Amino acid sequence: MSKEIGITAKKNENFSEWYTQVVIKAELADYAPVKGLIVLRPYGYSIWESLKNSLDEKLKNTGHQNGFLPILIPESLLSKESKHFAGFNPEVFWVTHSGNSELGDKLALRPTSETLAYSMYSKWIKSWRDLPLKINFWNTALRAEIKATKPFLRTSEFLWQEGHTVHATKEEAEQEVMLILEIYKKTVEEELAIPVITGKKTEKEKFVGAVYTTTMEAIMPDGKALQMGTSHFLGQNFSKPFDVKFLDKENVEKFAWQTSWGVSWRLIGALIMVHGDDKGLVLPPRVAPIQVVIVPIYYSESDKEQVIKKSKEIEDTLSKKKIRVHIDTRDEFTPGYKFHDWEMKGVPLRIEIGPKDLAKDKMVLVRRDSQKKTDLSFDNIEIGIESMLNEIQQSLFEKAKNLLAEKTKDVLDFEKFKSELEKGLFLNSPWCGDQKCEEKIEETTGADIRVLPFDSKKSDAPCIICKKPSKEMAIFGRGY
RNA sequence: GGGGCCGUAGUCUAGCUUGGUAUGAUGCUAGCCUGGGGUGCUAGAGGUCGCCGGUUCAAGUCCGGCCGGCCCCA
Repeated sequence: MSKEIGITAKKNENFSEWYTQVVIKAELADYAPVKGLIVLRPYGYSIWESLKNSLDEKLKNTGHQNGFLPILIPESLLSKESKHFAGFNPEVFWVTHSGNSELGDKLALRPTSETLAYSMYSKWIKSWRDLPLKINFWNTALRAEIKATKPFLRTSEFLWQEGHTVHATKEEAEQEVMLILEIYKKTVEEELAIPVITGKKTEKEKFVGAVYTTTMEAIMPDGKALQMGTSHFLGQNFSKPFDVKFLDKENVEKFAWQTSWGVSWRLIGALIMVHGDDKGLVLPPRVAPIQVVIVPIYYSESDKEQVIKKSKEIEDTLSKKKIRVHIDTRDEFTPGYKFHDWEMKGVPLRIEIGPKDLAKDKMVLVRRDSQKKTDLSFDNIEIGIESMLNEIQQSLFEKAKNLLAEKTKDVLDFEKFKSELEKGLFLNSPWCGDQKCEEKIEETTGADIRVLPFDSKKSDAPCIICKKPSKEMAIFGRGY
């Protein structure tokens, strides 16, 4: 009867429905009253904070500083770089009134902040001594989603960070683009335990306004690709219209070279999809708000007292090791209920302690990912728990790597391409570099080029579409 | 972009065809019983039937519009 409290959809039967249920029932987020907007609940926000802290530290260690930008951008400013504006215009929210009076210059709710940031940068930068300027902004962006909204994956407002840097030389800016992509990859692989393929976007898929876009792509269990983060080389595309220039050491005025880059809470969506199972969330220990939950089990008042006392001792010991631990002392629920509840929320490790355990000087340890139960003696707590958390983190990553490997396939023939695509795969295929071929693939199959991998081997195979000699191998897939 | 489905208590839901002030479960509160994988009993509280308008003596039910959500296909 009370099965309905839990996740009722099966991950491999109805993936989409399963995903939505996990988001809502694990209390990560809930729907806001406006279409396409969600409310991030504390449990979900806590995951974001872990991710944010980890990334923030890496950015600060590489000389970036945080700032904050306002959310409104005047139309005149947003439209200053025309290609960029044309790309975003359909999904911009506009503020047209203040109170009852109509605004002269309507204001955009930022879809991204390049234009606003760079109009400021042009005031701040005078000399080569002011460079490089490397500022990161933790904020939200707004892009109107007409249809097909999905918590974390496609929402009209999303939490993200956007970094905007300015450099004296092209080389330095390009190094920055790569540095950031490496930081992103490291964060996603080490914290979220999700492997990614890094590379460039095609001309067609790049950020409008960029010279080129680098990306990291991951594959989801349903075979769809998810863009996990992008780092753009803007060249002088913005520095010219926005007048971001500086006097170099020879007293020559020059336009600066710029980058911009971002990751969003979409990563939480990836986390849910990649690691979750039929019981709900499965969180990698490094980002889990609670890493270890203790469920005390008792029959009598005297048992209760002893069990709780021991639980608190364990909590103390683990807390000192900076392990995030929680004792579930709720009296209104049975142990069985609590087991299900914490499994749905994806807590990596559960400790069960009852009178039987106290008598034997041990506790029962249950892994969320494998469901394996083991006994652990009280003497070995810190090491035992710590090593098991590391093991879980590692094992989730290995499992996700296997998924990526299984779902990536080399295909040279177009007929084969179409049949393999239906299985939900990343297809590694030769491409001549012509945008017409890229468009033709998209029209006929619905797949697009996700990424041109950096580590792609040179191929002399003919282009999968036009049969002309290929320039490179591209990863094709259907995306979110 | 195209198509289908849905909205009734915190949650799930009956009622809608054939109009008469809403059914059951779960959850919640109190007390007892229980407790190692979603306990049981008793009592109680809980409702703008998504919103706006129309038809009607009377609308959860019929009609129109809007808002929100889900699923499938490109």
